[in-house]
Amino acid sequence: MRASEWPLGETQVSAMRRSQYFLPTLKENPAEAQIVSHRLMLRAGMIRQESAGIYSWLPLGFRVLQRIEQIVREEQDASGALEVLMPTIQPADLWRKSGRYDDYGAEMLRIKDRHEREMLYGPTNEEMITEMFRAGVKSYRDVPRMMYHIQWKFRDEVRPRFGVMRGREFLMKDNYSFDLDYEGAKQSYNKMFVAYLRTFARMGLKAIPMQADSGPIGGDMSHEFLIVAETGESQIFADRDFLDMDWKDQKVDYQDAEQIGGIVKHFTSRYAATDEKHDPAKCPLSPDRLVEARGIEVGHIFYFGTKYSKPLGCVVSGANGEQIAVEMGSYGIGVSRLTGAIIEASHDDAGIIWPEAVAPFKVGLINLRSGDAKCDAACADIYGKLRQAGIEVLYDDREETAGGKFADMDLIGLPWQLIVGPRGLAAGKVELKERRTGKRDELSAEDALARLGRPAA
RNA sequence: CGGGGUGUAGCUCAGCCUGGUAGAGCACCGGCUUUGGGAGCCGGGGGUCGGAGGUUCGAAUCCUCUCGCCCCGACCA
Repeated sequence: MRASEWPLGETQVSAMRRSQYFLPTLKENPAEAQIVSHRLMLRAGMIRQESAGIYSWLPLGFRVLQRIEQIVREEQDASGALEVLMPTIQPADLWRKSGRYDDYGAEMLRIKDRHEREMLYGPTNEEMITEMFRAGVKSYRDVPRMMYHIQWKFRDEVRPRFGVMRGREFLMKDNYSFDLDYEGAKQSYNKMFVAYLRTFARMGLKAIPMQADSGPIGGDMSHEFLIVAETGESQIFADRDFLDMDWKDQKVDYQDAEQIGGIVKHFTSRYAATDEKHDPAKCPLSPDRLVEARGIEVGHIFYFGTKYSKPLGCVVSGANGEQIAVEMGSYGIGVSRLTGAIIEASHDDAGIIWPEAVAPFKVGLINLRSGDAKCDAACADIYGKLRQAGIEVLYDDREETAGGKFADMDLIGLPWQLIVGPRGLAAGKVELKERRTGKRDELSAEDALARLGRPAA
């Protein structure tokens, strides 16, 4: 698609001819990849390893990453958090103030600039955001606030593995809350708790919040969010309620502390534990309520009080003129990790099965006989109509054998395949195949377009 | 960071033990035939054998050093 095909000011819909795309798929499994998501991401031409734990994102993979990022962004915004962007490179001095420069150890990538100033590639941003907030606020009227960014981080893992699931360079959403007191901090925490449930549900995932070690602060305000995936790293035991929750029609009002608190209470009062903490003898759930699953951690939220605000002098004046160190919490989602985690949760032997919300394209249009005038014309017509209808489509117009196109399309996992071949066309039909179920329907092109135009089920 | 493995064409790998100047399948290019689940035949292009040093008349192969990558463990969004 050329930009000049579009009048100025008109929204461009992503439609792509495979013959114009950069999608280097592999028939065989690369030897370096061990787990299924890593193998499939390499085979589907989504990523390319540049160094241990460091990846380039190719066009298809980058589209998915951006989809995920956008869902995370929208749910953060909905909760009232404000998006900012902090740099990847930070000065060492900032971390000396909090005492973490020495504590962080070899995981922190330390570098020097041309003036021999010590810098680092940020593994996280508590210090920087605290400084940013401190410099911009003075009064208790300036809280509460939540600020987040979606930025690349670097942790020099001893042993990166599992592809983007545990890279050294990774894309993360980290949000930070600033409140006047514990009660306020708890409300911010609750908002994020709910935002996380919504975020993962929107991506078609089952997420289970599990109480996590909260470190030196103590208390119960630390949860890890694990999404359910057969090949997950952790064994989990949890109440059915987590898997039965349905957010489709649920409206959330983040200003309604009672409603938000109610949702949090509903889930935090349910049982969930990893195999390390699960004791069958003490499990409060009846067998029919207990589900066993495997999970992958994709988010972590926690409250840490004044751990950074005190050493960094992040204080506001209270109503009576007193100086109050702000109460903080931080809330992370591993955005690049989610790309792999979603594949772990949604694939079969043939390849990836994208949930529609994060799919790089909604439809794969397969021309079974490129070069055949009727097939070419029918496909060109359908391609144009899909684009006009605002339905994102990848059109495989290459001169490949049918089997190759089918296998490739299954591999990259677009939710729908629209198959056009001479046999069907002779009967005035095309075939619509749902990737997830494998269900196929023969119908007219018009009916197929109408079906695809409907919102996701 | 401990333990193990590996590095030969874009991908998967053989060749190494026993030194003689590099191969297969897939992918790619051209031609013909095919065409509804990774096609067939013919022809073709492509490799500093990770790098450096050494032994030797001769090194992908033997020796030394070095770098990269992978796996198990400890650690982790």
